[in-house]
Amino acid sequence: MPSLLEQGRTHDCGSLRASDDGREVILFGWVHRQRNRGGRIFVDLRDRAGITQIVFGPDIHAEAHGLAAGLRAEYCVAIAGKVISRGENANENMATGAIEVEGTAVELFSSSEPTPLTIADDERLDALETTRLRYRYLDLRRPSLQRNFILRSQVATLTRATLAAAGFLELETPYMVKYTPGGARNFLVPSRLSPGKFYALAESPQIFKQLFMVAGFDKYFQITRCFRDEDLRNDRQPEFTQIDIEMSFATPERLFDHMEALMARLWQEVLGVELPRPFLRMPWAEAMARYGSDKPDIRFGLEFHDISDLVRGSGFGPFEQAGYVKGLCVPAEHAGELSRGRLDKLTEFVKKREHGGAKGLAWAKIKDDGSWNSPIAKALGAERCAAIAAAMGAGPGSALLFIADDFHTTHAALNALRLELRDSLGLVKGDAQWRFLWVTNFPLFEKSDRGWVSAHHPFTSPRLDDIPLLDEDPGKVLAQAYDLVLNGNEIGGGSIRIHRSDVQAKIFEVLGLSEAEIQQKFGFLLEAFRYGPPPHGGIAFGLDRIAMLMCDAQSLRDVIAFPKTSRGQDLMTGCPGEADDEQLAELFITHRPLPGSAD
RNA sequence: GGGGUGGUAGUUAAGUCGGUUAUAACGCCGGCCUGUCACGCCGGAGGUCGCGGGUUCGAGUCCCGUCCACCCCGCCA
Repeated sequence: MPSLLEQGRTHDCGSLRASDDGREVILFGWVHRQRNRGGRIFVDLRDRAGITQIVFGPDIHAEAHGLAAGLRAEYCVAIAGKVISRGENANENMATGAIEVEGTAVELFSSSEPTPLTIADDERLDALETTRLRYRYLDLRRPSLQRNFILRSQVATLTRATLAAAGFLELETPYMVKYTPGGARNFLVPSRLSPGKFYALAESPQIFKQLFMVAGFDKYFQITRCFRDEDLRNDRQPEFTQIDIEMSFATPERLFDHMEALMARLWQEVLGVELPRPFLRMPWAEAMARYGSDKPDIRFGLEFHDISDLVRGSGFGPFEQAGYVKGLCVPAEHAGELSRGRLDKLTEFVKKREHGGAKGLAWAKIKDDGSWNSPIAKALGAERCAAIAAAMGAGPGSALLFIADDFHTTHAALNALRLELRDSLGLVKGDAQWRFLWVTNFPLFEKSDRGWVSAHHPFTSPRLDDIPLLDEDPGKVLAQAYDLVLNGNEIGGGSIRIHRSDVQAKIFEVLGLSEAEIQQKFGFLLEAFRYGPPPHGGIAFGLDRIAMLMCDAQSLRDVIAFPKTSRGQDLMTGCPGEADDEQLAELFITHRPLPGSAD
């Protein structure tokens, strides 16, 4: 009699139904739980597809019953038996609850020591991150994480299928590349063959995908790893995965069309959700004016109103002296929750530096007769109050919240406040609202201490109408750059690139780059652009972040199989580790004294 | 670089004003149980209170330092 392993499994643990009644089956999996009632032993057998209950008894099969008594959680086993319908006794909480398998054979592949985290307690699991990361392979065994990675795999597979069908070629670019200063900090890889020299790990395939366009590959995509040596966050890992895309002869609209088709297919096939198309588009300036954010969450209202003009000449100092006075209106149905104490807390909230660092928060509650209950009502005067309320669409019972400051502070603080109210007032109802938004026409440059810097990257094309402005007022030049925003999260961004050398030269001039710097950093790209580059543009999506949102996961670590801690360590393998002297010698590297060390 | 939260049994947590043998649940070990499904019942074992120092008659508890994890700011074109 061949072993059960040799015979092979007939089903996974998630697929048996009442219609399989009477079928002889072989299942492979892990013992999820075992319940021993003496003459009846129940084993929940788990694989990545689901859980099936196996029942053992001396009357069913005495030897199998004896073996089943020795099974413990997370033993890896094969079980053979006959499917029987549970009829009235069905467990409606389980997908396979209509049946169970009467166990007639048990084959133990391997036993398990008690696990440091309890896989069967998945839903209640509150293990420390440390424990989870140290025993990641057990953490990954939990059904909820398995669901995440199955979903992530579907996303990757469908992305390939969709883009390939649309004529995109999947091409690879090097990870070990030339270091270019500026932008994110690179990881460095010492070169043994070129002593004293270093590769950089690619922070993105940006330049290579543009060279693919010069090469005539027309439409390119790649699901690729990117590396950035910056401090980590909940939604940031040192290595992460992008869906990287570039198209020749692209306009933003043509690109949007392809990308919306991709998103629509992902959401339809993975989540069963039909996304309305086309997605909404909103210029950056409008997003800032209405939401104070370049990635607004448009699942709820609370839009900003600019009342700078209405308060001019009011004599109320804080409003008079501010560049921007903007407010939002909390409708009557929620305004009742904003007690005086709550408002005081919100005032402290907007003052915090991480929430914008506003000087304060002005508020008003509209009484039934339309008059204001507000510390600033008297200073503004009844007439102005009425005009402001009208402009903001405020009726009896509404609450108005105002920030008065410079452009950046006003928008940052009011945005933080808006998102805080979203969470504390529960303004996003229902769990599955998917509101996509293209934010377009970003500024091409940002002001820094050292003059103008690229907001996106230096190859981003300005809007053609704005090219004359490059000389007059670079701050006003808008870019053919766009982000795809989902529920307040940036999930991708890109641009139409510059393919005209005169425009590129002008951009470098505005950025204050010398000819030597230009040649050193981008010489090979500019050289390539001398040989008939097509107009082109592209985008990159954060696959991890998309998977995280689709899974409703709280952390990027829940969709990255082997993530690093916030200090960039892998607690399971103990990486990064030290290199021994021999390795370093081969690379001509010597240590400087470490911080805090005696020598 | 800065701010915050946490670290106590294998796991998750409680531990009051500094005071007897550090507590519970789950897990583990032994026993019982023929319909459980987070099975139940009886019994048992299990501790470097992150680490180092200090204060004290006495420290899980107070003080100083340090390590680690998580969250945030800076940073991430």
